[in-house]
Amino acid sequence: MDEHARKMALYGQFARVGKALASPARLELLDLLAQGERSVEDLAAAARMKTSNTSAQLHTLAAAGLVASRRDGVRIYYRIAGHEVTALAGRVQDFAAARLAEAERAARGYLGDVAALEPVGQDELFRRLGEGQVLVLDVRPEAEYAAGHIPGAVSVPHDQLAARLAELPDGTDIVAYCRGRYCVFAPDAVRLLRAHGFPARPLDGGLPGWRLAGLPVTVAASA
Amino acid sequence: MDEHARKMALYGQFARVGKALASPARLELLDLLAQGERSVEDLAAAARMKTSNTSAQLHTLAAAGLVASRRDGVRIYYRIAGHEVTALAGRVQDFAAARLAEAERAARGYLGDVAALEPVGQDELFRRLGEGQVLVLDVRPEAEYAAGHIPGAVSVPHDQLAARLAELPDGTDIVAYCRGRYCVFAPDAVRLLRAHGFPARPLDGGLPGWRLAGLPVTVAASA
DNA sequence: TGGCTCCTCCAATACTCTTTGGAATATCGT
DNA sequence: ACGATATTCCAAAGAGTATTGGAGGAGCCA
Repeated sequence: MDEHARKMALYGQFARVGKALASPARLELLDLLAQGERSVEDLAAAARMKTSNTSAQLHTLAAAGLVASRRDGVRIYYRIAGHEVTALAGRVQDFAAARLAEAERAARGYLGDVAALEPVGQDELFRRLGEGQVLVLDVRPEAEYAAGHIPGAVSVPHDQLAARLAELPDGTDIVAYCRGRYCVFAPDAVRLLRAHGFPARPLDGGLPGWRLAGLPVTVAASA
Repeated sequence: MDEHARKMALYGQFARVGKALASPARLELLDLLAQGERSVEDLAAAARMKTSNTSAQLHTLAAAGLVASRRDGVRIYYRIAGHEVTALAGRVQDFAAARLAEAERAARGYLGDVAALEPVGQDELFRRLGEGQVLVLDVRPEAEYAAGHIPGAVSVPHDQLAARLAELPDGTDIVAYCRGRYCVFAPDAVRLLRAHGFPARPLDGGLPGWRLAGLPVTVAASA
């Protein structure tokens, strides 16, 4: 094996990671896994994919070292292999949104104009949390809240928010967060809240961003 | 277009960037472009690829927003679209090398044991540069030196080093750098220098790493 | 204009990847 | 051991990608 062949072998290895990030389905799975570990079937349902396909994609991700799995009885739980993975996938997404006009348009088409909702930065929210003047709403599905959430946050899954507006205190500032910068739940929730007169803003970066900033996360005591 | 379709469209856009990073050939081109802008033919020769294929791969990279080009007379020069691109590609490579045993093995097979050569950090070199106690050797091809190099560095292309050992001062500490963390030139140069009794170490991260650290770069006055 | 060089485009081939449905496997509870 | 459930494995069809050689286009220089 000559030097050139060795170099190609090395770049071939690098490309394994790139390839893992090269499919919409896998990027979505990574975003879901960034919320916490989940079983194959659960992921398949959340991503609207067939179980067999989900399994195959998860194997691809695992082969590239992006996710790991453990077996618990009859089911297999996959998880992100480390925070760098969330960071890496996030960078790919941010890069696309920032540099590709078409991606920016797709983001706007899906999320609406998020900047207009004045997202709250992680540090700002952390500061205000200490002062206790803000209600933090976790609008992700309940299972994701249970897998880890911002200390003091209240779980109101996005599909229940409209029915539970009466529970919310008047006049308190509300910050809603969800799965990340490209998740609709929080922006939609904020728009709904504002339409009903609540002073609400989304958290920038969702729970994964909060985690990556090194801020504390509460995990529900295991049942 | 319903919400799910919009979401898929967004992830599809994200995947464009992943796809661009999914080929060994393209990752190598990005590493070459991280040294400075280059023409298609030049890149093709450096990567040992056919011009037509190089052109196609560059178009793929351009479509993903990773590189840009300009025409100068009969030739077209491609360049990295921004520092984030170098950072992104570097992260993919570092991730692979750190997390995939096979990639680590490929890196070791191509570069040898670089850690054993005790790479110098960027900050450390910058400090010692100010003190003037170190000879910095740029062992990349001359054209890359001309496109930008560490202030005060001397150009001694790797393939000329053996013949030019006599030019080097005795006793002075030498730091050699090249294209980056996965380039052979500097490690090979350091081994050669040490074999001839020179106290040499490689710079970690090569010129791209130096640039990303925000340290100064000298560009040769254009001819 | 004609000839030269560099690059892009095109068409064809050979791969590789994605996705699906169904069969096979593993584990659990009875 | 058996049935139920979750996951993986497999084969096949279809889509997409890589690579090549050669034709075509664009700019330069005489």
